[in-house]
Amino acid sequence: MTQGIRAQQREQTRQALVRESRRLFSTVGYGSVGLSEIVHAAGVTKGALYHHFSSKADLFRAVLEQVQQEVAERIAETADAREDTWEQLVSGCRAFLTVSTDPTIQRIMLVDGPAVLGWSEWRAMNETTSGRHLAQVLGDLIDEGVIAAQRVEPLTHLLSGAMNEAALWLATSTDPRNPDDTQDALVAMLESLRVA
Amino acid sequence: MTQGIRAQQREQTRQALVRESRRLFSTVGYGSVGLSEIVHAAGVTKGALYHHFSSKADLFRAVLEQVQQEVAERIAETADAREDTWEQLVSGCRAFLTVSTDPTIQRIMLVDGPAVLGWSEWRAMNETTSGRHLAQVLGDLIDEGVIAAQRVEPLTHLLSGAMNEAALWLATSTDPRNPDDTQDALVAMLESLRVA
DNA sequence: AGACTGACGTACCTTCAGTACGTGAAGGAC
DNA sequence: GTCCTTCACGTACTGAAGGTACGTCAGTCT
Repeated sequence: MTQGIRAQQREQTRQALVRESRRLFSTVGYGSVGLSEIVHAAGVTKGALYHHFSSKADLFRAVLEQVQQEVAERIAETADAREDTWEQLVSGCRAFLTVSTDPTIQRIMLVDGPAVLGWSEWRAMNETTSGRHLAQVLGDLIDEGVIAAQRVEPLTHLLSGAMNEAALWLATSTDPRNPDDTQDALVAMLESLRVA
Repeated sequence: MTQGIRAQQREQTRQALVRESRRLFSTVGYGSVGLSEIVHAAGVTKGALYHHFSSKADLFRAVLEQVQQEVAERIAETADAREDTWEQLVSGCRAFLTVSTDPTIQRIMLVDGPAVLGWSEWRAMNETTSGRHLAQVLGDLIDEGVIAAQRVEPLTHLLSGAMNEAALWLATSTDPRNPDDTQDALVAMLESLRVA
């Protein structure tokens, strides 16, 4: 059950590469960090990197997957604490805005993600994590008759995009009113979806 | 008044560089096109390129400026045809979704833009073109009492982000219902902002 | 007409992503 | 225990890309 010392070392170096590249990607950006910096920070060489990942973009993909997982988990934690489906939506959206304002998450998930992997692949990765939760809740609310009957996809993309841009803005803005005001404006938009 | 043959040639090569790089950027993406391809397509050399632009990103900036200008103009055309401020908003948003669905505009303006120039600079360029129109119209509507009193900035970012993401989605989606359904969902969200 | 400026070409440098191949330790067969 | 295989990783190298230094010649000014 000790998994073997080989597999342990392997996983250790892989995690070191992901951890250090995530740190560098989030601070200086994907384009401005070289593989030499990454492998130096991780204490390995390029041979190790290319043994685990097929390219620089592939390494970025692994980092993005980790970030997406974390964001989705933190949102799910907040949302699942609520019983009412509607409150799950509202609290989930609020949680997204809070979590995604973290600059270290932001650059990877919202800025470089679409450009490095292409928008469609980035979108596909979103669908499997936090994006799915949003679509799920919206679908439930439509089924329950809380939200006016309509197709889920257009609504999901509109709301998802609104939150992404808002998170990017909040991270760089200085006005202390912005976070609350943005959340209020978002909730007002959500509120408007409810049937009278 | 003939401007001199020097200035003409200068402007001609500059335009050739912007035109060809725009074509290449929009088709294969900023990261996948080399300067050698660009200068070859434009019929000049790298010396000419670096005489006009300080870097590859600077060339991209010139291309993005041109794209933003075009988009803003096309939106303004549509919106300014309306008398009522509210209809200016609705028609302007519809126009944005239509124009931004063009794949050649999209990759430059929505995908590579934030990653190449950084989100904050990209945002600043938006503010000076199409983003300003949106903020202007929203501000007018609040002043007129058509939209509930609130700060303009959060609302602007939420709507701007919603439309950006929607445009990206529409460009790759195949379902023929999507464009109309998305515009309807967006207008419904706008409609909800009106005071009763 | 002569001097000068500026638009651009040429040759080169540095850096970076990616590859080919060597190496030494871990794990199984006997 | 010995041999062999496997595999995780290090080393040395390559092609290409962005960027720079400098030369050159047509256009412009006086």
